[in-house]
Amino acid sequence: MPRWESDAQGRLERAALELFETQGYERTSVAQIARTAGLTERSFYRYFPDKREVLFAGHEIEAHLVGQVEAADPGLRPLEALLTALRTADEVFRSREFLLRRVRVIAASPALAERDLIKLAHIAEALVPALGRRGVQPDKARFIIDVAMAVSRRATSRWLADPDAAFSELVAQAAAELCEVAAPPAPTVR
Amino acid sequence: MPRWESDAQGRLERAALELFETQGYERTSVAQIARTAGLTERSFYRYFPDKREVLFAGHEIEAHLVGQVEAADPGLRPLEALLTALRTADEVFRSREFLLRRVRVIAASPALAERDLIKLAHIAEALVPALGRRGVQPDKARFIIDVAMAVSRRATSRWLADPDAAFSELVAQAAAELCEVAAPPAPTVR
DNA sequence: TCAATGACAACAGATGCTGTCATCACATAG
DNA sequence: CTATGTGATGACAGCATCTGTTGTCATTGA
Repeated sequence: MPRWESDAQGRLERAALELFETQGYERTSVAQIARTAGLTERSFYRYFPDKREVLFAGHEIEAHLVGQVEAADPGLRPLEALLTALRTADEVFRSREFLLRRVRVIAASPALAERDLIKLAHIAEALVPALGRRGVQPDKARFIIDVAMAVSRRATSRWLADPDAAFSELVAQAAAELCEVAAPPAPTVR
Repeated sequence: MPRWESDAQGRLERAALELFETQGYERTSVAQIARTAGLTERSFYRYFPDKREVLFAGHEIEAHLVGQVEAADPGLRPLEALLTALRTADEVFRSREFLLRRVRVIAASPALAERDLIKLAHIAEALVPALGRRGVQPDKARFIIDVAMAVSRRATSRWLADPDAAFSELVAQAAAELCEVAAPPAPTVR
C-alpha cells in the first residue's frame, strides 16, 4: 500500500482548473488548490514553479513543432516548413473539451493570459535555432516565425469557434489570407 | 515652499531604472526604490499598480498608432495603414540612450520581458477597433495587426542595432521582406 | 537489518501588494 | 484671520506568493 495517492501533479492540475472555473484565478489560493488535491502548499511548489504554471505544464506543442520543422523537406522555404509543421499540431492537442475549459479560464484572468503570451514567445524562440539549421539567420528567422505565429493564431481562433473544422484546413486557409494581405495591391486598371 | 519634492513619479522611475541596472530587477525591492526616491513603499503603489509597471508607464505609442490609423487615407489597405502609422512611430520614442538602457534591463529580467509582451498585446488589441472603423472584421483585423507587429519587431530590432538608420526606412525594408516571405514561390520553370 | 532515497509536511521568513486611517501643507471661502 | 476642504503622503496591519530548511516515514536494495 503506497503511503500517498499517486499522480500528485495531475491532482493539482485538475483541482486548480476546477477551482479557477468556479471561483476565478485570483480568488483561489495555492493553499486551497493544494488542500483540494490532498497536499500542502509547499508540495505545490515542488511540482510547479509558480501558481500560474499549474495550467501550463508540458512542452508537447513546442517539441512537436521543433521536431517537425527539423524533419521537414529541406527544399521547403522557411515559412512553408513552419506552416507544414503547424498543420499537424492538433495531434498533440488534448480533447477539445479540456482545451475549451482551459481557454475560458485563461481568458478570464489577466495573469493567466499573460502566461499564455509568454508560452507562445518561448515557442517562437525555440523555433529560431530550428530554422537556423535550415540556413536562416536568427533575426530573419524570428521574423518569419512571427508571421507564422500570426497565421497560427488566426487558425486556432477559428478552430476554437468552429467545432468540426479540420485544423489543417484552417491553417491553409489562414496562409491564403496571408498572401492576400501581404501581396502588393494589383494595379487597378481603369 | 512645497512640502514635497516635485515629480515623485519621475523620481521613482529613475531610481528604479538605476537600481535595476546595478542590482537586477529581482534583487531590488519596492521599498528600496521608494527609499531611493525619498518616498515610502506605500506611495510607490499610488503611482504604479505593481513593481514592473515602473518601467512601462505611458501609452504614447499606442495612442500614436491608433490615431494615425484612424487618420489614414481610407483608400489604403489595412496593412498599409498600419505600416504607414508605424513609420512615424519613432517620433514618440524617447532618446535612444534611454531606450537602450531600458531595453537592456528588460531583456535581463524575465518578469520585465513578460510585461513587454503584454504591452505589445495591448497595443494590438487597441488597434482592432481602429481597423474596425475601416470596415475590417475583428478577427481578421487581429490577424493583420499580428502581421504588422511582426514587421514592427523586425524593424525595431534593426533600429536598436543600427544607430543611424531611419526608422521609416527600416519599416519599409521589413515590409518588403514580408512580401518576399509570404509570396507563393515563383513557379520554377525547367 | 539498516542505510539511502524519495515524497511529503512543518515552520519560518522575505517580498509583493492592499486597505485603512492619520497627518500636514496648501487653497479657498467666509 | 479662521475654518474647512483637498490632496499627497506616512504609518501600520494584514494576506498571499514564493523560498529555504529540516524532520518524518515508507520504500528500496544490499
